[in-house]
Amino acid sequence: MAKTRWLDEQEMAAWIAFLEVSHRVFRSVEAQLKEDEGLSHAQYEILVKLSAAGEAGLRMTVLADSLITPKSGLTYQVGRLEQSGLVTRTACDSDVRGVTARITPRGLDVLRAAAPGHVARVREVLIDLMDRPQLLALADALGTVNGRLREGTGGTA
Amino acid sequence: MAKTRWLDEQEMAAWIAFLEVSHRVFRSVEAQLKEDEGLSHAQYEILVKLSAAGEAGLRMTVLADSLITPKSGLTYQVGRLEQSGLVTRTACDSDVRGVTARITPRGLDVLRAAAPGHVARVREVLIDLMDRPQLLALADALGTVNGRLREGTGGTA
DNA sequence: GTGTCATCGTTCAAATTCGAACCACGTGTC
DNA sequence: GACACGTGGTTCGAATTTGAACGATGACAC
Repeated sequence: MAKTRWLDEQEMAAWIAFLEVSHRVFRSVEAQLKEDEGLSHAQYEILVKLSAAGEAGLRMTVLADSLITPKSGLTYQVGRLEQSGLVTRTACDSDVRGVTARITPRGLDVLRAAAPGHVARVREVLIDLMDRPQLLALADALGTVNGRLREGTGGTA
Repeated sequence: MAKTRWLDEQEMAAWIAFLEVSHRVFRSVEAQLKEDEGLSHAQYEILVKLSAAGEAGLRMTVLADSLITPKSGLTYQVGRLEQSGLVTRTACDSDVRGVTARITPRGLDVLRAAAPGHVARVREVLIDLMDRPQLLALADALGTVNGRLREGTGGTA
């Protein structure tokens, strides 16, 4: 292994800030959803993706990839949402192995009810704490990072 | 509740990017530490904080606050590290209830051994994916957010 | 068609996470 | 000192998370 390139002061500042903000934001968002709506953030994200997918629904693998979560965890959470009647699971037409998840009308209701409180919290702990230039800069920087991470999917290992 | 202020396109872009990057980065960092060093990121962070605290060590509560993690989880992880001989726990002098955690020489060794691989991964999935202006902008924006979150500790709820 | 290999989603066991309840102890008041 | 009240850490149980193993297909070559 080559000699370690340690983080300089600015890089360290970026990493630390990223770490701390992430912890704070997710803890806060998680708490809000749980207390007010009885949903975990993971479940909320699933509902959002399925809502965006509409009637067609989404294959489990596609959903897992787009949520950047292990498949086994997704199986668990979707099962949970299915029990609650917010989501359905049906065999895929084109591939017997495949399973398509769809949001139910009740799932849509729950999502619509949860959205305002969730958005408000996201504003409180992140969005509204920056001015517009900072917001744009953040979106730009993380957008770049995200794009490169997508390219090299798995290339990181 | 006032009418919901939904996120506009730019705000949404920032939030989505933040979400996705966070998931990818933490998953990758977690995997690297686990595979290469047998440590969770939580444990690594504890060792870093204790290492910075030196001989004096840190009180559990202080540590929990600085790691932005629930106390019960910290108790668990510190217990785990103590079993592995990387950390010690001793009663606090000034307060019998208090517990001071300290890193052991072996803990320092483990940390020093783990650091290069960890830093390399952090570079791969975040730091090195931005140019310098983006890095600075990220540090600025998240630094601002972090400062405001610290002020209003708990004020979010 | 038959064999081989990747893919799909689930299942499994083990580890971790969380908040709430809890006990022991400081802190301040009278 | 006795009291009420806040704090420090741990314990507890329930829910969740993870990668690895698994069974059942697809896909593709021969």
